Formats: sequence, C-alpha cells, structure tokens
Amino acid sequence: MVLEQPPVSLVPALQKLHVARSTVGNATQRVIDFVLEHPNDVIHLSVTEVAEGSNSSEATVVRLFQNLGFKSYQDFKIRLSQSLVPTTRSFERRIESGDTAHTIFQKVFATSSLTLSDTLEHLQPEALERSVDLLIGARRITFVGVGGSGIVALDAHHKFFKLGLFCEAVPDPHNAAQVAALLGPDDVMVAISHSGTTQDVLHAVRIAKDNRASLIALTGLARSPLSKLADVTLNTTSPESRYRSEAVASRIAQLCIVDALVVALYLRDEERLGRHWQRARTALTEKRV
Amino acid sequence: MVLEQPPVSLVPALQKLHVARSTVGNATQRVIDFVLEHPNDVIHLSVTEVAEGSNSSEATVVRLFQNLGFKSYQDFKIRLSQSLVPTTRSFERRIESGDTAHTIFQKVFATSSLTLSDTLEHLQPEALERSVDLLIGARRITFVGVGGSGIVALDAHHKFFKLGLFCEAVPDPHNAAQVAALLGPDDVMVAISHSGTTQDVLHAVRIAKDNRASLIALTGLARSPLSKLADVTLNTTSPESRYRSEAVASRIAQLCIVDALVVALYLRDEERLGRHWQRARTALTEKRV
DNA sequence: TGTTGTGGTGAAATAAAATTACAAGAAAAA
DNA sequence: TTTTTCTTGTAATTTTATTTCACCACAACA
Repeated sequence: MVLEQPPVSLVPALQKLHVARSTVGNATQRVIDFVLEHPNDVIHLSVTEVAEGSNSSEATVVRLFQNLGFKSYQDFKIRLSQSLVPTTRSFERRIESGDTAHTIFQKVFATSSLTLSDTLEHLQPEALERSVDLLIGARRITFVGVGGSGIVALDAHHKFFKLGLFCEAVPDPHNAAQVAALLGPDDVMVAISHSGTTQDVLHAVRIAKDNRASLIALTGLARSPLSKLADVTLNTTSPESRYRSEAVASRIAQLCIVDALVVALYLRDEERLGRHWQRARTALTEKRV
Repeated sequence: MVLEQPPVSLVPALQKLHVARSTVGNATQRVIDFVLEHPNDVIHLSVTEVAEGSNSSEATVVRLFQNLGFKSYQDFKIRLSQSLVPTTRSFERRIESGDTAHTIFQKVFATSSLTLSDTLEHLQPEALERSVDLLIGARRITFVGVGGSGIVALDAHHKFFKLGLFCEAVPDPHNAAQVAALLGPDDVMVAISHSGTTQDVLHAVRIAKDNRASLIALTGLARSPLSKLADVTLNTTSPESRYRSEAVASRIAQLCIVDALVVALYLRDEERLGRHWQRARTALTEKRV
C-alpha cells in the first residue's frame, strides 16, 4: 500500500479523507476527490448532491463517512465547517488596486491572523522552554534590531522593563556593536531580523557570541546566517510573502512572541516579577484622567 | 419595544438571535433561549430535538431560522458551527500558573487572533475611508503616543516614512505639546492611546485642535475623552481584557490598523507613493548579505 | 478452468428529518 | 364587540439520509 503524503496543515476532517483514499474502492475515491476539490461547497450540499457530483450513489457517500468514524454525513459536515472558517484560509488575501479601504483592512487582518496561526504551528515547544530558561536566568538582556525590527526591540524592552528585568533595546545599528562588546557569559542577546541577514545585526551578534553571551534569534526564515549563530531560534513564518512586504505580517507575529515570552516569564517567577509589574502599573494610572 | 443590549462580541450567528429575541412570540423565545443556552449541543441536534428541548413545535423552530435570514435550519447549524471553532472562541484562554510555555503561547496567540477579528468586525467602513482621505491629503502627519502606544507611533512613522510622506513620531510626552503647537489646518495628528485618557496625549491633542489640525484617534474604547475630540476614531476592541494587561492584545490590533492604512494609502496613490517605496526598499537590500 | 468467498457498488425501500399548509387561538386594532 | 393580524401546533408533504439487498468484479483456491 502506498502512503500518500498528506499536505501539511490540512484541516483534520479532510486529512482523514486523504489517508483513506488509497484503501477504498473506485466510486468511493471519486467521492473523496469531489469533497477534497470542493470542501467549501460540500458543507452546503446534501448526500444526493454529493453523489451526483461525484458520479456515485447516495449509499456510497453515506457509507464513506460512517466508515471514516463520523456519526453521520451531517456530523461530517459540521466537523468540516468548523475547520473551514471562511475568513482566513479560503479568503482571497491578495490585495488589488480597486479594493475599498474596508476590503483592504479585511485582507490585511486576515493575512496577519493567518501568519499568527502559522507561526504558532511552527514554533517548537522545546525552543520556547529554552528561551524562557535563558531569559529568566539572564543578568542582562539586550534586544537588537534595526529598521522595522528595531520597533520590535523597543516593544520588547518596554515590556521586559515593566517586569523589572535589567534590559535594553538597541534600535540603532551604530550602537549595536558597542553594546554587544559589554556583554558577558551570563547575558542574553535577543537578535531580531526578519531576513536574518541584516549586516549590522550580524556584526553585533558575532561580538556578543565572542563574549560568550547567549543568543536568541527572532527571525522569519529558519535557515539564515542569524539562526546558525543562535542558541535558540524562534521563527515567524509568513506563508505567502511575495505580494506584500514580507516583513509586515511577520512583525505582528514577532510582537506576539514577545508578548507570550513576557507572560511566560511572569508566570515562571510570579513572586519576584509580579511586584515590579504591579508597581509599574500603578505609576501609570496616575497619568490618566 | 425594548431593545436588548446584546453582549459584546458574541458570535455572529448567536447575535442575530439576541437581537430578535424581544420581537418574537412566546414559543419562539423559548427556542431562542434554548439555542443560546446550549449552542454547542444544538449543532448536533435535529429540528425535532430542538423543538422538544424548548417545548415548542418543529414548525416554530424552522420558521425562526428562516425569518432570521438563514436559508434553512441546516444552514444555521453550519454558520453556527463555523463561529464556534473550539480552538479560539470557546477555548479557555485564561492563562494559569501551571501552564507550560507552549500552552501560554497558544493562549496568547489565540487572544491576539481573536482581538484582530473583533477589531475588524467593529471598524466602520466609513471611518476607514475617512481616515485614508485625511491622511492622503495631509501636509504633515504627526503620530503621538506615550509608553506602549509610543511604540505604535514609531512603527507608524517608520512605515509612513517609507511611503515618502512628511511625518513624525512623538513618543516622548514632553515634546508632544511643542510639536502640536507647530501644526496647522492642513495637518493631521494621529493620537494613539489605549485608554483614551492619557493626560499627556490629551494635552497635545487639544493644542492640535486649537490649531485646526485634523485628528485621527486610535484607541481601545469607543467612548473616551480622546474619541470625543477626534474627527475619526478607529477602535480596537479587546473583548475580555480583565485578566491580562488590556493594552497587550490591543496593541497588536493597532499595529495591524497602521499596516492596513499604509496599504490603503499606497493603493490610493500608487503613482506617487510607489516610487518612494521602491527607493526605500532598494536602499535596504544593500544592508543585507 | 470452474468455484467460492470477499468486498464494493447502486437501485430501491425504508426511515428520518425538514418544510409547508392549514386551522385554531391569542393579542391588538377598530 | 368584531375584525384583523400575528403566533402557534398538528398534520400532510417533501426532501434528505440511511439501510437493505441483489449484483458484479476480482482474488484465492481447488
């Protein structure tokens, strides 16, 4: 029996169909193909319609889904529709000249949302634990990134600072190397670069590594010069990046990673960090009306 | 007729039920109540079962959903199940002390994703068009925000600058008022404040308004001192903000709004802005390996 | 080369579910 | 009060889903 290679990250309900495809008869295969080709239509079709569309019989359709473990055909449709949330996967996200502002917003938001879930899917649990371990034990944390990634560095600094950690952001490429030279073995550098090839960042990173500081890389591509140097790599994958500036959606995912790291650190040492956090918040409320 | 206040950010399919509840008869109300109380069960129940569960008749159930605009009862079930995706909506997003780093990431990402879709849902198309109009016609654009919102201001500056627009970011509260004093009637101030009550920002905003500059507010709450002063308000709603710092997920949404505005501006005047954009990109690639 | 058994298949029968038609009753308007 | 309108449940009807059963293809075996 030949095992088909199922497309990565296919919705669970459809995955079952893929797996079963090679083990069933001819008519049943036609049903499977039909469903795989028109998943968004199938959720509104009846058994009879699916049978017609696939040139098979009602009986075959019903039996297929029962054998697959669904309670009934209706049950399958419900499961399928849950995985097929229309606004993300199946929505056309390419932005065109004629789009209204509202349409553009819909597409940009959909892309960001999709990037978030893709990023989460590809993050390795061990890498996350490892990052938290490094950060919580760090004497000093330095966030480095230039251009757009500099914003992420500033955001990270802002949040980590609220936890009372000794940290700094270096969004300026000129200073990066100087700051890196100050780091020691107990320190952590978090290097942010979507491409993972930004020269200024790489330069600073190499100096930091020479000083035996630990390195966490926040980058968009798994295989890059930056991630080769890193102790831990956290990747943001923005799947179809050709038509909009790649960095845009990826940035959102990086900020989200920073958010999550802050929460994870906080929970790891609630005793110590919670006190600072609270103090920072009360200081802020005085600035409000 | 008493209009019920629908719970904020309820799933769309259920929202319709809420709205209709007060305008329908007794038996129909019982059906609505039943569905609202057991939404996760209903997606697996038949018309007959819903009728039994709500002490009404099949006819009433079928009629209800037809009147609500669904093609059929089955159609409603499909829509409902799509909004009830377990991993985001009904998933417990509250973060607890015992969570692993991976679980924390899942929850933070889910919250952000949810905030994005809620924000998009509540943004008014006219407000978006209006914002684009104001920005494209502006002589000078000033982004103001302190603390975490300052990061958003910097991000916005970074992106608008790439389009070749005359703009600046003022993340420093001390300078905000001074910069505001320089603005004139052709200028636009974009004020960013999650609470909409930050004193430093409000102070600068009032000065800008006195100088007849236009004001776009990027805030988390619809009714706030800031949005009262604004010509256009763009709200980010982070639905259940009690258990995590409200600003965190909201910030992601604000950045996404900035992204979308940039894209919208770009498409509005591709001729002029496209040239700058391209030039900025080629300058950057030289910095890579 | 039959023969037998297995599994897949569709037509048709059956069962279940959804929808509609209709008449009775309640509430509102005249 | 009468009339009208709206809501409702029963029952008929239609649509949809499921099961039954006979048939066929194909493989294993004598």
